[in-house]
Amino acid sequence: MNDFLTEIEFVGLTSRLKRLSDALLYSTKELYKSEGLDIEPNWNLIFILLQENEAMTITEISEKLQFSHPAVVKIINKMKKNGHVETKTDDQDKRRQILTLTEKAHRQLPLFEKYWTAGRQTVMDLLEDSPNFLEEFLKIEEKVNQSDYKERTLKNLKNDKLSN
Amino acid sequence: MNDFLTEIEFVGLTSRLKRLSDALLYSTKELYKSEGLDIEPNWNLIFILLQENEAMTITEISEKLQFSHPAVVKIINKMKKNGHVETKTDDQDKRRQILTLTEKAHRQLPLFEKYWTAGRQTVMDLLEDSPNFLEEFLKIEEKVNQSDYKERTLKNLKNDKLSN
DNA sequence: TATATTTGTGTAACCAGTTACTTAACTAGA
DNA sequence: TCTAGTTAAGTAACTGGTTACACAAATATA
Repeated sequence: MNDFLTEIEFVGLTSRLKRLSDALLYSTKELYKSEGLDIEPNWNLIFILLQENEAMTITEISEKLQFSHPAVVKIINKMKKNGHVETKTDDQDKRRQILTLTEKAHRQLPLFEKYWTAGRQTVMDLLEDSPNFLEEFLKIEEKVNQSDYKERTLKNLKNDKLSN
Repeated sequence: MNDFLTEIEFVGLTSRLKRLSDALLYSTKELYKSEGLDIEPNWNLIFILLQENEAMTITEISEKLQFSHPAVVKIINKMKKNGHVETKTDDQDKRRQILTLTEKAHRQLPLFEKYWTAGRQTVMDLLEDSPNFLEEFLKIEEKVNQSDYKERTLKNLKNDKLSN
């Protein structure tokens, strides 16, 4: 290996996370495009949620995914435009938009599932030689949730100062 | 833990990578902003490279970081605007822009280093309970470099078909 | 019951990357 | 030596996220 970001160890890790996640994202988009599938990365998450729950709101989905709500709005708008999701205003609470999968979505699901299953297999293959990865990645997420990068770094900074 | 992306295991991993890398990125930006530091995430990488090598070009940096060259152009333009990097055209090859750190950059470096060192410590803290993480993450990167997500998934798709 | 607060959604502006294209300068080959 | 191909840098348009703000509807409170 001769990768600078790897060489600088801890300093390069955040950029490597971004680099890998981008690589996976763009490769997924290319896959869908080359296969003529009219879907995008992350739509599988919405499909799974709306199959499990039948009907959900923007806020419910954004809480489930731990994405900001504007992110979910954007995804849903695209899916609506593509005819995979439809919305109706809640009768009880007119602020809430009830999201459901369309008939077209249900019809195309079996095809999409084939690609998503193969993609899931790809992730399993990638993790094959990394048996502790999922577990250890989760630990990092939990730590960041408990106290984020900024907080931790400010604390480290203060400790450095004290020990001088 | 009660995170949907974690619950769906392999399917949620790419989104979790993006989510974590975004969280670190935005937290880093906030840190710099709240501390009144006029720098941005990733600039430390350029600082390190230009200290090691004195003078480099856009292409050399993008190869080192394994970023696309437009990404590096953008970073460098900001650093030039901020007075941390200056460019001059190479005498031998007038296409090449020779990048160097400015006097201002060298002057501010000791201050920046304090924050970067504390940030490096933060990453070490985050990895504390994940002793295999760096090693196993590298394996994943290598696999993706060797054959990307699209290629692997298409292959899995074909194999699925054959075994039916 | 009127008013203050909270909640759900939408929009704007931004961010750090990407790919695709352009242009100028260098290099190699007939 | 001219011409064709390659390389370095820059630009445009896009992507999937973010924060900050706006507004209407629901809820809680005085």
